[in-house]
Amino acid sequence: MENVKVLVVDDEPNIRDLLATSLRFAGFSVHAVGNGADAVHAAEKGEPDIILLDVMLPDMNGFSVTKKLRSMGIMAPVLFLTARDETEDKITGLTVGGDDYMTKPFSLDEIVARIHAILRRTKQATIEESVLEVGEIKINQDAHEVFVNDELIDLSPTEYKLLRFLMSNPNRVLTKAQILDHVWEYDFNGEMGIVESYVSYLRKKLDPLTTEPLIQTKRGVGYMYKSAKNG
Amino acid sequence: MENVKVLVVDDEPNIRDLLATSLRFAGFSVHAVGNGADAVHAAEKGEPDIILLDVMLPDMNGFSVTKKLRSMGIMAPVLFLTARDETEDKITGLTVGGDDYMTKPFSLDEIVARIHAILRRTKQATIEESVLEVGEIKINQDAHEVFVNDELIDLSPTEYKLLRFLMSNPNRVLTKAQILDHVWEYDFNGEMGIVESYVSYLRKKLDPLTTEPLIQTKRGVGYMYKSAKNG
DNA sequence: GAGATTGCTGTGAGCAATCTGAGAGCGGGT
DNA sequence: ACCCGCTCTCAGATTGCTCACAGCAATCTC
Repeated sequence: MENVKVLVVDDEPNIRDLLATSLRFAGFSVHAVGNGADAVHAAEKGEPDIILLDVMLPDMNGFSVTKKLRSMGIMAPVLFLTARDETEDKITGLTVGGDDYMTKPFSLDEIVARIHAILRRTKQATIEESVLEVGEIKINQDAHEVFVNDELIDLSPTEYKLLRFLMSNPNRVLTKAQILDHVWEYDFNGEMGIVESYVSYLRKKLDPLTTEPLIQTKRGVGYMYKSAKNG
Repeated sequence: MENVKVLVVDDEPNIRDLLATSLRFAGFSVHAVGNGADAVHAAEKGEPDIILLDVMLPDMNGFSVTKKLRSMGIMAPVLFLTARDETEDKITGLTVGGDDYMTKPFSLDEIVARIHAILRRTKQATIEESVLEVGEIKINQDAHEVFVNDELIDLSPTEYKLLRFLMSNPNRVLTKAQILDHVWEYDFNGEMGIVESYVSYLRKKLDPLTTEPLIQTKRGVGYMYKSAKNG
């Protein structure tokens, strides 16, 4: 994460701030703007490594913005943000080259993962690793495959995201609120009990194949993924 | 703790004073205000390193305050204070970035610990250490793990908090009243006998693994955590 | 040493946090 | 339309924590 520059473009201040804060904390250098014209301007000046672009902007749509950028020789990959109900063809038309898209509402962990994936595909230079291996579990993030002691297991999308988040913070207690904020979509508005349920699902799938339980409950605090080495 | 500036924002004078006094005593430089407008003003002038922000304020709520601050370029992490019963619905997004939240009533030691945790996460610059090691005992605060001579032991949340408080004041007698005030939630209204009980629990777990008893009773005064090497 | 004071710790009731199974609702695929 | 897997809720079971209390031990006072 050696000073990767991200340009965030979204007209909703809440979403923009959420993204900016969250990505800054994830180690990116972030510049955030609220409309297409500013985006073009900022991209020209700032030479971002990747652009997060809402397709619905007040002045111009994401497609026009991208076209404009490309015509100016700015080839940074774009991660489009679209509403769930955008038409399928509109979206597929956008995702050419190194580009990708995510539907709103998204989860913060997923955004970060997606950015890493795109950077991995575009600049081989960075030493971004697509395989996350901690303790007895190995995740291949390109293939979305999870191996427990080299045995492939099948996880639902949410189970996968939860495990990935736990594994990217090994030996550190994560509160249920933190897990909810990072793994679930930002508009999720249920109870934290859902985290308990999914931890339960994960344990049922993982524990039979491991030598010791990997997800520990820290009563009154949260959960922790324990990696074997050290302590 | 090299002159870290904390801005405390709470409209209840009791809580505000409690926090201010306690944080000053913990070595922070504190400025305290009672409403959102003053908070914005104070943050602008004072450039705090961290902000303790009650979400329920007379003029504006904590989120508006934060938004306002962020829009002004003030990026200091925020530790939100929320009532226990408004927890479930409104905490979404509070643990994103450097931010975190605590429910009222809280314990003072926990507030201090949380502030240190946040500073640790946000400014890697400062030499905030997540491992607290005094004498034969080592606490890993990220993992909430306690080692006695490198052997992992299991403590309940209250036992953990008590030990952490004792260890952060080594070679210094703490009265039962002080312990009660720092370790238990501020609205606790039981007897000081509870401190005796928990000291007893701790000793039962710690002493079998240490070369000498680490928690000393100063009859008529209080308790002292003794570290071998000076103090 | 006797009585008073202070501290220690086992017991147990009540409670809070967590786990988990069952099932409702939704949506995608056939 | 039907099936199937996934998400999420709910409630009962379970775990184990907190705290009060009471009797005992240690220490102090005279």
